[in-house]
Amino acid sequence: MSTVTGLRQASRRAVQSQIVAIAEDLFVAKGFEETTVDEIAAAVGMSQRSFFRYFPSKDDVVLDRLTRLGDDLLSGLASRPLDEPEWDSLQHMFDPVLERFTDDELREHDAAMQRVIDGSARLLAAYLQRLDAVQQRLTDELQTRADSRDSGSTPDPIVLRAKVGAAFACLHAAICHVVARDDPDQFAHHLHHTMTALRPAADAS
Amino acid sequence: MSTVTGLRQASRRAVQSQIVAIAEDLFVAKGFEETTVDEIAAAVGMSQRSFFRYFPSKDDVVLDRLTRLGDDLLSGLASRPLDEPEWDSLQHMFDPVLERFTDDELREHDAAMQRVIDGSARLLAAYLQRLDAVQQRLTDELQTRADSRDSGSTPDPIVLRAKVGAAFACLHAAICHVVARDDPDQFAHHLHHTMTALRPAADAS
DNA sequence: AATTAAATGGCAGTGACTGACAAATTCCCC
DNA sequence: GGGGAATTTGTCAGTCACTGCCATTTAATT
Repeated sequence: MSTVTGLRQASRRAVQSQIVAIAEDLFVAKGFEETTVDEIAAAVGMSQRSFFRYFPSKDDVVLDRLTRLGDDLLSGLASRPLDEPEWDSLQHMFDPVLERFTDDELREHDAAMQRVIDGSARLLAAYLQRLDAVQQRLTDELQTRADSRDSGSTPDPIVLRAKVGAAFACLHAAICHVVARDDPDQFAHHLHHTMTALRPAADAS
Repeated sequence: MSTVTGLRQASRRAVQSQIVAIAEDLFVAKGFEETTVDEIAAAVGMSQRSFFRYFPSKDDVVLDRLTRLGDDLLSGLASRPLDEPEWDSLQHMFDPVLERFTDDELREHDAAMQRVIDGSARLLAAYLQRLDAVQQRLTDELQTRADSRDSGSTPDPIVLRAKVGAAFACLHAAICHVVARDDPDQFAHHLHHTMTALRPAADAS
């Protein structure tokens, strides 16, 4: 039974990937808002109703990858040593994402998607909300790590949340700059430089 | 003529305020998503079509106040001394907002609205996007200030954007905590504590 | 009172999204 | 390979946010 559902889920994911691939092309060509769900469904070869059985909304076609990003960041953060300053853990949490960017094709693709996101206020809003949700997950992980460290001082959960938010502010600033200037190979450098400049005095280097 | 348009704009603002007041009651009572524009329009005593002549979207009924918040923060930031460290300017930029919170009634009202925002994913997304736009305006102001200071070193625009984002991360974390714990009189203290903890080492205290 | 400008309402239409139901497809066991 | 169950799919109707268009009402000006 588990192999059956496994196969079904694999098939489902394959369809989802195909929808994403076709829809992204349409979004890049015509823009997000100007592409209707009917067009996407027709291009894929299914009814609009079936499209909504694979994605709960048009937004999710673009933003589902943020779920995977959140997973990657979470496992990256969890793998950092417990005695490391939090700011260093947050900084190195981004390392796997940066590695992904060494591939030119992937990098250009992500840049194009970011341009699609920036081109639609509605999509940008949903994007920021997903990032917010990821930040909350990471904050919980940071809290758990601090609790398991139990070195007397209990960290303020507000400060933890703000630190995660600050790290993402560095990420967001670097992304926006790189996408605006179309200069994606400097991304890792920009992010590192910004996170170094923003390191809280309380987090010893 | 200018007096005529002035009167008209005043009347328009009065109608907008009435719509906001009535709609907020409905949102608090039934939730944002569960309240239709038709209901709001009927409660105010106008057609749906006229509602959309006063607000471009249902979101704006709740989020228009962020425009004023942005203006206040911008003027607050602009009034800070040029030789002040940027983190201090950002921290004190929030002072007028905190003063507004000394009024119990206003504070409770804002907390209720924040709960409405948190209750709708769609509205939360739009809220975060508005905050993002405010941050961009503040970054531009910070850039202008740095340019007018022209003390040799040109600051990195990415770092400036990230600093503004970090300050808003402190604000956001404090707001979320206060709304979740229903403990709004500690807000100023939480914000100050968090911004102190997040102060970048590069910004001397 | 007549003219003109603005606000309003009604209506039809679009696009995202949902629930319900029936037809088609696939899966599984014999 | 066939029959029955589970799953997927398409169709249809409906809701809700939002827009353009046009006729009507309301208000301001002279």
